[in-house]
Amino acid sequence: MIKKRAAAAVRPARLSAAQLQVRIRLNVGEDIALGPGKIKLLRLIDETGSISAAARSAGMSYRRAWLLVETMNACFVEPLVTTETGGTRGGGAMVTALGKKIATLYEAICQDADIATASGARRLARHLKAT
Amino acid sequence: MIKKRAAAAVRPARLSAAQLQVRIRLNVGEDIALGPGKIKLLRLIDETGSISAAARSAGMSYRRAWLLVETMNACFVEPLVTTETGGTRGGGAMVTALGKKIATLYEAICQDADIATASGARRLARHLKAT
DNA sequence: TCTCGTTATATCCAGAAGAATATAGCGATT
DNA sequence: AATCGCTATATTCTTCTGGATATAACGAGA
Repeated sequence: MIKKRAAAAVRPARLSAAQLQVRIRLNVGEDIALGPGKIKLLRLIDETGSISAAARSAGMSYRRAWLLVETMNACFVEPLVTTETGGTRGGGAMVTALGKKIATLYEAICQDADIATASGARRLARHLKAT
Repeated sequence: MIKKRAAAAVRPARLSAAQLQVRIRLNVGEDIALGPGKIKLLRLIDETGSISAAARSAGMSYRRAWLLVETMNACFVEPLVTTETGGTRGGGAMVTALGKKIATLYEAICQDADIATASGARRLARHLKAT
């Protein structure tokens, strides 16, 4: 225990700037079925009920958001996002039950990965230049 | 046990094409201190003893390889790769002790992440379209 | 029927990333 | 001194990704 305290006292001050990112992507053939960006978009679509609002909120173009949705839907057995055009509010988008399930599962995997890599990350960061 | 066998019999045939990649990157401020590409390059430099040979082997331009080495070296307290110019064989590059340590540590982290995400990955892949 | 905001889609343009190319410097060996 | 293969670095060119823009379709409600 004393040893541990000593080690803690020695560790460099700034680790916040250096960040170990664990990015998880699910590749299907050529294209990326899932990745951090797509999951974030999925969440935003779920919150806002529209692709365009989600795009705005995420700071990306509608075109890009729509493309992400398209490839996501194409990769899974059922769409993760369904859309409607027209109507009072012009239409909208909905995250399907599968979509929510996938997003939750993805985030759980990320958390598992984070936990599994935490100690290694700390050991890595120790050798970084203090910037 | 019988349940497990039944489940195994039901699972879709092709999971090989779909691949869950766990990419781990170490960010330092603006630039990426470590990532899959840099580690691969590090290994190749260690094998070949030269940046240019490693670049050829990795199918990248010398320029790109050199840039990767430069940012790697800039991010750590000591260089991961040292170089020499001139001499009989024109010069060369060496992976330092720290470099090897970092590479090994990185790969261990990747392995940890792979193990931690394996079961989740299988559950995710179950919902992918059979391509 | 007119309006509205959204999806859907094509087209064009700019910026960035990387490849290709060129050139200089280096130093042990010949 | 001449050579050789590598590091080091600048410059140009190409390619590609994504942004901006434009337009059509849609359908509920005013």
